[in-house]
Amino acid sequence: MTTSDALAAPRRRQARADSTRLALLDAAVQEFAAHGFDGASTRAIAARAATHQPQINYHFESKEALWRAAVDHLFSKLDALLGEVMPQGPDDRPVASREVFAATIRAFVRAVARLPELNRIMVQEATADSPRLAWIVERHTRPRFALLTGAWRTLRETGSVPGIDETVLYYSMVGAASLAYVNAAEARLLGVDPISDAFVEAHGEALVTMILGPD
Amino acid sequence: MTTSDALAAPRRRQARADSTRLALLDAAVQEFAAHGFDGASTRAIAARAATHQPQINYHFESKEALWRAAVDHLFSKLDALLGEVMPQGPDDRPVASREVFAATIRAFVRAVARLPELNRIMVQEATADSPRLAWIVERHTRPRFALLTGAWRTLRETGSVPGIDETVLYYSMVGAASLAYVNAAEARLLGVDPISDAFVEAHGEALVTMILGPD
DNA sequence: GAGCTTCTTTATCGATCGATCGAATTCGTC
DNA sequence: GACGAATTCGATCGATCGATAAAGAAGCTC
Repeated sequence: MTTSDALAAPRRRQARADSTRLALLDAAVQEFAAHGFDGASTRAIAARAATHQPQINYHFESKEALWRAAVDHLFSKLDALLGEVMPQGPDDRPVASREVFAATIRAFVRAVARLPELNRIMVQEATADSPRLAWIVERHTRPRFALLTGAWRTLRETGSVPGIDETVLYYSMVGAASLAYVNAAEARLLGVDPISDAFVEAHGEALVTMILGPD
Repeated sequence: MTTSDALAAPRRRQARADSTRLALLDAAVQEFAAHGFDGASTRAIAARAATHQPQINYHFESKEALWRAAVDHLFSKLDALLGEVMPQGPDDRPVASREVFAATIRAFVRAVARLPELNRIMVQEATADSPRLAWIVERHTRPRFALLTGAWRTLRETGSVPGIDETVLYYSMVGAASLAYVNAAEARLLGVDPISDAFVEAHGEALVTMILGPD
């Protein structure tokens, strides 16, 4: 009895499948970010990926499974952009010196500026209760929320930063960092170019000053 | 020749029409804020308003006209909540003392906390280019953008506030003020109650400190 | 209360939605 | 190069979308 006898016949995944799958993921990110889950159509996603609509149900089980895969895809890009700017100590407590937090703010602003689709999807989903919101909160939001609020609490205990509640700080910081890029289409109509390096860098410095104070 | 001869026959508007119209407006605000323009269905709006779907096309010309009326409806509520916190001088230059700006920030936070639907709709529309975005920017966003950035510029010239670019400040302030309420469903899953008076007041004070500095 | 207008309701149109099926095609392996 | 699995493609299902038409009910004027 060989190993292949006891197992199901091995699937031979082909390269073209991975290519189609990735194209669908990137297209789904764009469409979901632009029109929301309900507003995005599987046909528009397939067309943007230069393939046909039934491919979605072949490579993913449903529109919702495609959405989840696209969100995972986006968050992995975020982690790659953020890198290791907020290291954790050996006891899982975040290392939160003032300098580390400032670097985190700058890196966060640069990351959300380059991944506007992520916060667009977050805001579209966080707006109303849904199974998708519960999924994304437990899988992605809560660990990051815990990390940032924990870092702020330990930093606040040193007394060198404003005494702002950590949940207030979380939403103020994330909102202040992301809106210009979430609303990039609006900003351009107002004469602002939020994607420019000048804006992003000024934005990062402004947030460091606002959050950590003028020390 | 009487006056009625030359004019079209006067329409006799009935009270029940105004009632239906208002119910549709309130329902549309909720549905558009929760699901976006594409995701909101006219049948769901009509059901929430306890009426029938064709009433939308009777009282408004189309789904899009209903959306515009709902947005106007929301912004008039915002103006009512904001009141006269940022008065303008006789030459149309905003009166922007530090105290006036601080009061504006506090009033703004309270207002967006009580009107989360407005920023939800704004964020859903500002995400992608569309005729609706152009309409809302010219009609509602641009004048408010000009007022706030103008006030910040004059205030910054006095030198007593951080030297932050006015467009950076606009998106940082609006984003920091609104995200907790836009994402209220998410916040509740994270154990935060952004609607509570305690949160809103702490949030307002935190933003005043962050934006105007610790003077 | 007769007669006309305003408003509401029911029924239905063509278009598009997500999903599924089966045939056609391509790929990897022997 | 032949066989079988993996993938792509064309067609179509029932459901739902926004919008419209026409009938019915209610309100106002004289």
